[in-house]
Amino acid sequence: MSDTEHGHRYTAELAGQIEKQWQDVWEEQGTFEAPNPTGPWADPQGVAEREKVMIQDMFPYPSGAGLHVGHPLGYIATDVYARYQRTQGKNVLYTLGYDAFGLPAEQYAVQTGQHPRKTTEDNMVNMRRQLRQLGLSHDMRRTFATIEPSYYKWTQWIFLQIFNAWYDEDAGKARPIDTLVEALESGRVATPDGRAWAELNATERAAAVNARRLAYKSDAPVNWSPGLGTVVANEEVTADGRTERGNFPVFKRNLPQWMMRITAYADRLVDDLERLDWPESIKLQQRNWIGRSNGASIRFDVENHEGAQLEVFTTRPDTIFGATFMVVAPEHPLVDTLVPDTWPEGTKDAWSGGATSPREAVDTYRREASRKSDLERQTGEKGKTGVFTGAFATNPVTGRRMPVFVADYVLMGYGTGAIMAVPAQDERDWDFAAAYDLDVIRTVQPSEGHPENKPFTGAGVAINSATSGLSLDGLGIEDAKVKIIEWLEANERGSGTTTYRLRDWLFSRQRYWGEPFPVVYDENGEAHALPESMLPVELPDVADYSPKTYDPEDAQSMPESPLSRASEWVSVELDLGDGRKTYTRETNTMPNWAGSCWYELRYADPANDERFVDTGCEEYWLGKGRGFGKGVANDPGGVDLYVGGAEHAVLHLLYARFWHKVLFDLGLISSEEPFRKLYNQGMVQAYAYRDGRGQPVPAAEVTEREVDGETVFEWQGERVTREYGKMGKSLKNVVTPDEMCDAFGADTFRVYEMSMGPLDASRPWETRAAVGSQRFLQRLWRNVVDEGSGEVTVTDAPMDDATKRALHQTIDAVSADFENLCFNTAVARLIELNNTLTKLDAVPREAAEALVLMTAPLAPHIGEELWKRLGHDTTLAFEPFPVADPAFLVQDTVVAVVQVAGKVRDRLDVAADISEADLEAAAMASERVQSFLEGKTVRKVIVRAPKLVNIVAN
RNA sequence: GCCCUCGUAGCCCAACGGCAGAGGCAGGCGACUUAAAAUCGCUGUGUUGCGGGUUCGACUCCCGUCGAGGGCACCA
Repeated sequence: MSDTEHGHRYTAELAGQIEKQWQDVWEEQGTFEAPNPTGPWADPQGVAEREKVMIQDMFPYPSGAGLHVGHPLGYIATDVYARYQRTQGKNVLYTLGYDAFGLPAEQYAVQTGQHPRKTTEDNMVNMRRQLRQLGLSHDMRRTFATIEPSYYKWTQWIFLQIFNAWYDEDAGKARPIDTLVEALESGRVATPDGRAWAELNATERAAAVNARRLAYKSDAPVNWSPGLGTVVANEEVTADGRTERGNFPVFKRNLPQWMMRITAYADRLVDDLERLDWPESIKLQQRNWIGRSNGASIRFDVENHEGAQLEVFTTRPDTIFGATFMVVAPEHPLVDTLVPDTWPEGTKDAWSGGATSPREAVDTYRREASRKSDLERQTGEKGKTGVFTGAFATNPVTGRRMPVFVADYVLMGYGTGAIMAVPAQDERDWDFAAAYDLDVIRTVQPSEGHPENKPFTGAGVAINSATSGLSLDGLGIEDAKVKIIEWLEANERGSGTTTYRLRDWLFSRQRYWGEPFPVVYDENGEAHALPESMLPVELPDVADYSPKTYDPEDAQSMPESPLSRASEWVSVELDLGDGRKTYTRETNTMPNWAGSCWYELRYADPANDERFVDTGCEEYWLGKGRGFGKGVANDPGGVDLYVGGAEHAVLHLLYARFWHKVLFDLGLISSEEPFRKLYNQGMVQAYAYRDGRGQPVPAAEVTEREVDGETVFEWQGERVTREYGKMGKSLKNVVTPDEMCDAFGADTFRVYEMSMGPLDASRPWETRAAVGSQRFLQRLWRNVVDEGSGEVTVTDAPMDDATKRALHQTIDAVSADFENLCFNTAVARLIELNNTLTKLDAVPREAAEALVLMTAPLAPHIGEELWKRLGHDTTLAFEPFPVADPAFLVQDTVVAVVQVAGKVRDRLDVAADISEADLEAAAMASERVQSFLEGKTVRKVIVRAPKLVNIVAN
């Protein structure tokens, strides 16, 4: 800066100095440390009678690439909000930890040949630096990383609570496992095979108990991804049968894995969504994922197979009169027993698939189906294929003979893997019936004009639905369902049922970089939970932490845990109550979701080494009816505001709710939900440019100009094409917060991020537009400080009336905007007020101080600096937010609009409290209005005093 | 295919069913400057994507349609 005349101008350089200085002050003084009511950090006096608010971001994964300008959007928003809440006298819990276990860390470590702990810790150092320079008001005492043994000790401890619990359907909640033993003893809960508890031996008893644990070992089909080298949960598999991370094929394999009985909570996870203040789209995604559907299970007799019944699930039992055939999944266990040796009488040509026997046809079809991956089965052309099994079932209502088909459009994993097909009211069944020459009987009256050649899936009354003793005819769908279910139950042919799409959560991974399970196996392979005293089970250092991966298509490969190679660690001598014995450790690790399933609880009391969270702290920060839950009926408790991306709709957010509910059931916490209010911030997107070969070119070097009225983009003189999407290294369009802080300062960066648009909207990044935010702060600075001398220039003279009104209207609007997370409009109003002050000869101190206080949540460093220069010697963090005086919000006179037939024809200055009659009279008296009314008859006059009159005339 | 969100000035975006424009970017004009940058001041005429409907009055509510983004997808 050679410009000595403006030696005190608010430049990026000066901003940088101020920012660094205030960040140091906040850290030294512990400005943002929030007192706790109880526990190791008890400070009841600090808590006193203040209201609390807990604000939380979805914590980041510390990636090697560092942050780009999109990442801090949510953090800045929560920081502005947290700072605003402090000015409302609230005790604010606001901090940020690191989700530091997981696949990417391990992959990055493998790539760079370093230990994951080393790379993860390095990345966290870098990320802490990046976040610190933004001036986020985190309580730094409360930060932690999920990889710290002092944290994952409690992750393991919670696993043990879940392992040592079962879901008591009668009580509608999880209970400790010893109550299961009582229930089994008393016969209230049946043993797996129905025998009395007293008749079971020790092994059988253990198995009976294990079968009901909330965390259990199962050998069911799981998603095995050879290319990734691990199994993954259903939630981590995309619709086309690939892993969400890495995009590798997934194969169903029976493998012994740990599962979490999240299905026990299906109803509560759906129902309690109504108690949450969450975006509807996220609630909808959770509802869809859980997929609760009500219907009936119905048992069908099979001809020539005494006792063999085919059980189906249907949501439309009311259409049973229209069921003309049945379909079972290729994997259905009954298929083998159903298939006869020869084609029975009545087999149509289309049914046999050209095979000489049902056995041959079914075997061929099943073989082909099994060769298809899930991908092919689901995304292949929607034409229905299948083959007749040679068996007939009997419709229990009509007595009709119904051929039984095998077809892969029925999935073994949903319902019972078998359906009654009702082509008239189901598109899939219609397509199949059309392809295989099967009968269609309409049993719901289609709406008028419904095409003959299409199934009718809408609402209507039942037709063709009567036999002797039962008639649904004339009933609507819901009534018909009730009646048929009554009939089915009375005749023991079926019953009303609810099914879910949700499956239990696959909870083990063949990875190194995760929480070890607190589980060992004895010589019989029996799993034993370790006692709390042996926690944490620390992750051993190993030479080779890389997962064993295979050819992505090698479905027959076997997963191998990296920890299984740590033989010294795996074999361990312990006394678990039966004397010292050698045990084998579980070598799988927990999925990276585990650490984020309960971190909100730990934030409340992170120093506690006696308990995962002190009960008083949990109740204070997350308890029901507190914070934003105050006065809310049926409030479930939880974090007051949780901000993060929408991509975690059914993964993290579902898992965390599940764990929270288990902990609640076991009486360990008082809140029923982890996150009371959820807000999804939008994505910062960016333009990327490619050259003629399709290679991305550095976006920052691309120039733009007009050619023949068309905008063209060029890089090094060459035309390039523009596309719009995410910011990423490979697209060469990354802008980092570091660059922004260097070029403009952190406060400008923060204001720009907040001013770009509504927080929940995605928006394109445009670095050069940030100068607008810089100009705002420069003008604010200049309204207080003389650029040449550095002297404070505000005047102590009273404000004029117009300024006073402008100030109080801004206060009123900005408080509401902050309250509602509308930071873009808050910035606009602050700029407006600032521009108003700029036009004055001298800025009144009262206005300047209020403006500084209002701007400070957005731009805290310049706020503190100006506050100090204005003569205050303590932080403004806890200064009360300015309060609007209603006296200055109302205008004495307002401009009333007079419309004739909806078009504005005149404007009148009228008193703000003018009566409707007076306003109407004034409007009618207007000459301009009269000129428009000439030759017309006034039909009606609408008066909305004091702002509007609309005269309807023709 | 179904569901959700969103379409306003060249761009990003405001606007309790009541005057289409708060704020910013870009552009234009002017001031300052030997000049340029920076800075400061001034500067907004548009099919509110399109077509219907409700209403005295529609960017706003309803129906249809087109486009963009996201989610689900043979779930019985």
